[in-house]
Amino acid sequence: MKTFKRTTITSALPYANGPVHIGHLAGVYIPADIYARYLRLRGEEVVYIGGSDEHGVPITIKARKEGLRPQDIVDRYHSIIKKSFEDFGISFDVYSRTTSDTHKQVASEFFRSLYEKGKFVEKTSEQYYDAEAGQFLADRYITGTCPHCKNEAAYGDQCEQCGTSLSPTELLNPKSAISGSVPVMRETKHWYLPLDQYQDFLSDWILQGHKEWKPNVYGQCKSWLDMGLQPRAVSRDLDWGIPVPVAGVEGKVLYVWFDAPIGYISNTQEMCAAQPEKYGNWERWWKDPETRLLHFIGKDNIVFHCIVFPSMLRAEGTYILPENVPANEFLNLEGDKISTSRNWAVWLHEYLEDFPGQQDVLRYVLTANAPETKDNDFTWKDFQARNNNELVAIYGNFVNRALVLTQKYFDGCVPALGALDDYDRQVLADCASIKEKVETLLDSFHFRDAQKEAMNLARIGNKYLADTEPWKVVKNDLKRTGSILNVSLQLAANLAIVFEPFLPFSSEKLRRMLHLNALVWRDLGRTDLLPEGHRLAAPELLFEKIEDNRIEAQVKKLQETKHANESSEYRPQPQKADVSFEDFTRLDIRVGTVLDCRKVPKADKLLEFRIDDGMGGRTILSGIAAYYPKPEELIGTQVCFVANFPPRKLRGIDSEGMILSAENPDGSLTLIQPKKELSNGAAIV
RNA sequence: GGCGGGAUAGCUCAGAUGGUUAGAGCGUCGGAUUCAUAACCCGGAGGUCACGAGUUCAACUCUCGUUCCCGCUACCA
Repeated sequence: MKTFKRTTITSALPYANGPVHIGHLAGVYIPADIYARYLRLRGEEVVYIGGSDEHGVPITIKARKEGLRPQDIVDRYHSIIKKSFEDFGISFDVYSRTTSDTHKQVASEFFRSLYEKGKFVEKTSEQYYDAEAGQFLADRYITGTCPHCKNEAAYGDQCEQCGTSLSPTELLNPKSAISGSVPVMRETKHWYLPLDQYQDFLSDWILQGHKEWKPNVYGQCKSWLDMGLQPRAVSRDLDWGIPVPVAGVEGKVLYVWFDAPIGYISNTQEMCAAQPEKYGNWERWWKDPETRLLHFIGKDNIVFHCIVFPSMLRAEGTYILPENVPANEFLNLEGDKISTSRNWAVWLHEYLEDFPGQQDVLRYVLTANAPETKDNDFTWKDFQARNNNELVAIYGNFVNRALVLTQKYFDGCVPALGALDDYDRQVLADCASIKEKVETLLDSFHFRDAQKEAMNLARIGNKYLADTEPWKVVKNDLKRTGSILNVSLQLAANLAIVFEPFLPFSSEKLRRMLHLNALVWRDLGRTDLLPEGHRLAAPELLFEKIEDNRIEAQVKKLQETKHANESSEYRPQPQKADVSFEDFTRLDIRVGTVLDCRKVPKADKLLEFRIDDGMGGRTILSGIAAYYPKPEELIGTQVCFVANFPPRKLRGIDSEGMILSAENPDGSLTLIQPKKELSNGAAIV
């Protein structure tokens, strides 16, 4: 295995249009933080880079909605996010933002560099343009009717009602979200990064060179590479972002996915500029082949960090590439997908209001149940159980027992270590073996197992006390009692070290109780951390039990969110603009009987209907297969359809019309079916 | 439909390159104990490793097929 001199750790830049929640923490920031702390404890050269991602269209939309400037939005969330990370002890060496001056300069230079080397392809395409506002419209800035579910408030990139992704040209009745005017198509020029040119290089580098990457990461990369890569636009027509640094170009900015990962580099530069004596020249962290670059991300970011960003770095030519990209899966909350827009989340700043000073509890639980190999579920009941049964009952309890006994029998001073028996030696040796186990696991990014091993050391301590029974021995052998407690206290000191990367706040508290200064990883396994006669502080509880009522309150809070969501989803869509009666009469809507209905092969959503329309019959395709798993049961029933659409080919079949369905609050579709049997071909008027 | 990931004890999850009785924590049942936040400690029960074939002396582990979940992708007048 290749050895490195230093490590650059990055964790995905959180998008500054909302606060951060437990999913972010569990999947990205805690693992990265554990790793960074671990390397620092080992005395290795390491930096941990973070920052907010503040450009992009969603932020401009949110700003518009609230009547604020985009800068106001990112200022707000940047400070909330930054504070949450500080509160949870995420130990960034720098936490900056992509609206910083440094970043503007670095990102521009990066673009310029590729531009001058001829690494981009220029392409002209037609895009929607708002003549009234005098600007091109980002996909998100175009609203219109979703062609699938007819939701009137669909966006140009996606319909939030039915969840389908769209392209702006698919929208019916497109409207500019800025001025409300009808946009027109207009030519615009953009720069593209020709990913297809990096196909061979990437295949070789990842598929051949990095078979050790996690299966989910490797698999996803393979999937993309097998599909074949396409050029990707690196600029957009927008006024929020880094201006494209090309003479004569106006109204264009770097596309956010291009600008964001460069943020890792600019934040590193900012950090080095602020503390050159500590961090040195920034290029050591990004250009020295002896530096190991690691990206901690969630699974949604795999493509960017394994395909796109490496292509950018490669195109630039002077940068190192990531050595590994330990991407995690997603964390669910009480059985449902975490969702910012649906407020289905545990927000970090809210957690600390309800559980002040208990950030380590969340850190512990999220690591114990981290989505390392597949999506996992966070439940408050599990949270409570892990706290009460593990942190309190195993770790806290052992420490408390050792300290209280020492207080009681030796007035809070570390007693002498007498002659050791085999059991004592075994227990002390366990500290050393735990060290090795934890190292092996952390080195391979197995954080949950590593933490489990740390907890095992506390279990060993409890068992040691139960077996040696110092409270009995003290009655006739004070010296032996002292030895037992000495061993127990050394064990407690070791716990403070081994838990340091995982539970930094608790380790600090424990060190305070033991009157110990900061320790380093190398000390782990030592049995002389506390000298004889060393005075301990008065014992406190390391963790507190969490009672049922506090958990019930959290569950109730979530239930209320759920109810609020359900009732709000029932809000009918706003009424459409008036149409004339003549317009309506041009539509020919009819009733027909389903003669046959079957799934279209190789199409997930399509059902093929054969309809008796009283006029010789016709075939219509409809995208409702998901809601009618047994299409044959529709045979013999009647449906309504638009009869006078021109035929359209779908999946090689001519569809002669459109079958009418109504949309339910959850986005599912239900056929409109007459209650009373009607003549086939009957017109709906 | 294509591609990728997953399916292991009641629950949440581990199980490199195939090899003796498949693991952990929690929960449950029983025992022991009282220094400790009724905590700790010991023991038991509990799994046809999604399903069906195949390769092999041997498969949870490899191959093929099927079912279900997650993601990307195609399709959605």
